[in-house]
Amino acid sequence: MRDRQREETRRRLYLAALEVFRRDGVQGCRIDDIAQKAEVSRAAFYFHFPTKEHVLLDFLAEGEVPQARALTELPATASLEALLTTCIDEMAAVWSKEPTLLVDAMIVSIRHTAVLADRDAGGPVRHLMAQRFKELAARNELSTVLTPEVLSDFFLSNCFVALMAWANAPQTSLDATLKSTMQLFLQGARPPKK
Amino acid sequence: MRDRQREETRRRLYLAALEVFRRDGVQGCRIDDIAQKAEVSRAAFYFHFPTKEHVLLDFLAEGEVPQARALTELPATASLEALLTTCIDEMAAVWSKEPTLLVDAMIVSIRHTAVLADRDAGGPVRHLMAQRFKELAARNELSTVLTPEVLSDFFLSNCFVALMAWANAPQTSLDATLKSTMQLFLQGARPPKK
DNA sequence: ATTATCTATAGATCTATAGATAATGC
DNA sequence: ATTATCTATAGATCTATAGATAATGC
Repeated sequence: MRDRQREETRRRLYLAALEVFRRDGVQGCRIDDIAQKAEVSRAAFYFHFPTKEHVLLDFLAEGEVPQARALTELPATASLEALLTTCIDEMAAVWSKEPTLLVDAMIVSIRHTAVLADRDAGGPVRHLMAQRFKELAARNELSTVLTPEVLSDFFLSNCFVALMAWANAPQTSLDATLKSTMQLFLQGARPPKK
Repeated sequence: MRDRQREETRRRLYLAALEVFRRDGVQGCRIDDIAQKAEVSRAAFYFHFPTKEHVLLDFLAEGEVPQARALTELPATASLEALLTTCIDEMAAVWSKEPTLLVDAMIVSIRHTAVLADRDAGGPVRHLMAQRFKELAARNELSTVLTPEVLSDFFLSNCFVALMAWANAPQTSLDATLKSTMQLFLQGARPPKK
């Protein structure tokens, strides 16, 4: 009962915050507006979230749930292409609906995975990708010039950059942009041999 | 005389801010501490910089000066490798001395190039790289699956990610990490044919 | 006299915390 | 009785702005 009430208040604050973020931006908005929209005191916000950015971390975590499931369900023998395709499909599904929050989400993600220097930083997708990359490298299907963790950060951050480019110029196809991002990761920036 | 005084105050605030950023972080520090260290009022800080992040933008701009010169001095016929090598060498020169400011610098750079959606966003290096990429693509020395602007953002953000990975695990060689970043961009993540 | 630079300060917003309320566990 | 959740509020910090000072231009 107390737990239910707590979770309900937290959820109301979470949804109110995302609404206000979309309208005023994460930096520009007031916590008072979030609290008022959720019909609680400003201090209640701080009881549930240390900072505004922690709401976005929750949002990132929520978005990673289906993505992490899709990655986990891939067979252990899945190719690098299959892995990356699954990754970009799930990213597109989440972020094509939330282009407004993209920049702040990427920033929060960088800050909170970079600040915590240890291996545990970041969400499940980052780890699942790194783990798969490790296995693919062991099977000689992936370059080993960099660690699986760094390769995973490269690929995921490039996906974010691609999503931001799409959000700024929506006449381009999101699908094609992400596919090209994958192709570049796989084959590099040299032109194909004619 | 007035100009000289103005620039001197601005410079003192700039240097004081960087010192305080290194000690307390950009988010964690107080503008009062910056102003006190520079021996001016807090409001004088706001006269020179709209926000703390604008100090970092100045720092980024300053770091780009030698980098932009090096890129400009490259012959028009320079190969893709030569271009990328110059780029990473100059980035290493700036950032190996400032690992503490890396994360915030990357974040500020993303925010201020992404927010201004138009082509003019970002510093000179971003544009010089995009321009060179355009010429290389025209000479069929670079893939055209993505625009030169996006390719330039990919490469530069990957360099930042690589620098951050190095800063978190300094036992690795910065030079090797950046060289591998370049290799990955050039040749992709597939393992070399044996 | 006008203007640029900077200070003093008012008002807005945030962060930390003492205390109220109501659910829980004994 | 104890504890978790939330409110009220004090104090810290930021942001905006009116006004002081000193350099500039006429």
